[in-house]
Amino acid sequence: MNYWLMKSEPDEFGIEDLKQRPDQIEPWDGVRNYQARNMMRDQMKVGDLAFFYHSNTKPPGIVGIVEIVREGYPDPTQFDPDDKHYDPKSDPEKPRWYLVDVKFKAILPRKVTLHELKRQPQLEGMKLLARGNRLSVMPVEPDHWAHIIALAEQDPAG
DNA sequence: GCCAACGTTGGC
DNA sequence: GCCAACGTTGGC
Repeated sequence: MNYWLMKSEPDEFGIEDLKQRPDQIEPWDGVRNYQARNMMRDQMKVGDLAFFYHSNTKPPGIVGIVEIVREGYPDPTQFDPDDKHYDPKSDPEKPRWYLVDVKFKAILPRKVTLHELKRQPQLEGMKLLARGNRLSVMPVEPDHWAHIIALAEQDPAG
């Protein structure tokens, strides 16, 4: 089983929005980056867990955990001319963009901020912290995952 | 196939 | 709101 990190702007769709969905499931649509697409299409499996990361907010950080409940399938928004993620170049016979469905698992006891993550020597090499990283979906190493879970359960000062 | 222009991401 | 980083587009 694999671990992931998925970014979302809470003004658009935050962990609270997911929690309030009737079935607590949401298609992770709108991703228009080939690397992220490849991971959702080819690598994410049912039962994998992902951190829910709030970007473009103050402060940015990891706020919760979701579970992959449906594996890669074509993102329907690419074919909807009224959707802001519409892609007129995508051929329905050979869809360009894929997504997964995620389900709410937990809100962490506290937000683990980006600032705090950067101060952790144990997290050296984490993709999220790489210079210039802009991926909205990325893998997380199991030991990094465990360290972040432990951080969330302890006092921010500690 | 190169690369300048342009658009987007996302922290600050 | 700024801007660095980086992906995509399109002319040549």
